Amino acid sequence: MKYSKLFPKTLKQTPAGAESINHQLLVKAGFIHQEMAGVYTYLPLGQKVITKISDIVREEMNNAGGQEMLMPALHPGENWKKTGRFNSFDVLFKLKGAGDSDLVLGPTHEEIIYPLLAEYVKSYKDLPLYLYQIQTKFRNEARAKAGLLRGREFIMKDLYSFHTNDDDRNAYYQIMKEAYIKIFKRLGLPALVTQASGGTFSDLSEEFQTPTPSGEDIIYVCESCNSAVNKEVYEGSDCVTCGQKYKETKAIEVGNIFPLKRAYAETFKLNFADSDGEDKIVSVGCYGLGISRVMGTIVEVFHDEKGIIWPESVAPYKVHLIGLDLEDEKIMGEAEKVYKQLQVEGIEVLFDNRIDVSAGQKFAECDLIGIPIRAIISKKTESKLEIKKRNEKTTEFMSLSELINRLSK
RNA sequence: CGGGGACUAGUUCAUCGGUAGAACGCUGCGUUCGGGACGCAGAGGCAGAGGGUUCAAUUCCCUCGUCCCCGACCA
Repeated sequence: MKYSKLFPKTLKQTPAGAESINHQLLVKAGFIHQEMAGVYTYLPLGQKVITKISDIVREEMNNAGGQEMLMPALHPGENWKKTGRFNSFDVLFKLKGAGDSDLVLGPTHEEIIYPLLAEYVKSYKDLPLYLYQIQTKFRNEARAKAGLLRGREFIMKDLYSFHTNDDDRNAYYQIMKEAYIKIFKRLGLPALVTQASGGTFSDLSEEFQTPTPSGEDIIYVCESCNSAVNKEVYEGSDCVTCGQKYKETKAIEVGNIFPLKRAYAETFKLNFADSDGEDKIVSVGCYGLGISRVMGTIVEVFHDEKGIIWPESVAPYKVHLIGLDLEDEKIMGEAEKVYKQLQVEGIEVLFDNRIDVSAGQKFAECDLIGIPIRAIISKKTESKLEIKKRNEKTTEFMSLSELINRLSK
């Protein structure tokens, strides 16, 4: 991508109203644009990051046997009346459809997937099933806040697993938990597995919590064995696993996994004929992960006074190529060559090809956007590239083939 | 949903009773050219909406709306 064509350009000033770090930096650097409280446009750079995060999650869900599908954002109100949540779910967006029918904007998808499965699953031979989607959710939060951390419209991955019995469900729960641990490792985002309450819906749950001062949850972390519990289920002052003292920390909930109670399966008659011929109720697990919240959390955790520092796996581009002295046709020609060659090698590159912009401005914008590797071509670099990593201070000179070599490892 | 703060140019902010000004950004010209350069010229505003007080309201008062923060909420 040539920077001269990229929509939009970065901002020099922080917009009024953007208080949290992720909001400020993501808006300034041109990743998102706020439309109203808790609702954002993902601009081209932001959309690239969302896609990278989604792809990592998708791969791990597929590895765990998940089948991706896409359920509607618009739900029949009737389904929500059946579960009683049409009135009890207090952040539910409700609207009227044709013929004065009640509709709901989906904040979660039990009301869709249970009846869907009830229609198709008839036999133990149809189970187990692991179905997921990456989809936009709507929750009418009393107070949207903190940029992407708490929106009214947000992107979430939700997987629902369906089993013939609780033991099978619990075994799969462990597989999902491992998949989540792997996902956060690949995202480069620290996340602690935290014991939490299950709400009205589950007896227990586990959250994935990223410790950071901007978090709105309070968790207790054992400094000795690294196990953690949410404040909401906290009892006593010692670690339940190893007996050491807990330390209180703020954290952002980036994922939540839990076995579901039987109530919804009963409501929607989600049952099947088991191998013994007996009619049984399906056992269900639910596994959520906030895609857009992860994006905001990464910025909260990885930034400095100059801008964002993306982990390599989710950065919008691998290399930020800066051309200086581009009014010199020879240097422009070389820079174009490097740009094309990187693309041929499959290395995603953002090429700042602007002629009428000062070096200082290009550096400032580069640091703000936060791509992992900065490569400079100028009259100083001769046939080499000047390479600097976003998270390091030192620069080194290397040839294009050396850089390609290093990146392909 | 309770409490607090803020709405003036595309953006960030000044003016705080006499119908608006800067910086950044944008356009043109010139000078610069390794850390968001500089000069000159130019375009760009019914001051969130409505009502009141006043000879006169961006400015004071009220209502509403929107955004941000603290709290409650987060099944």
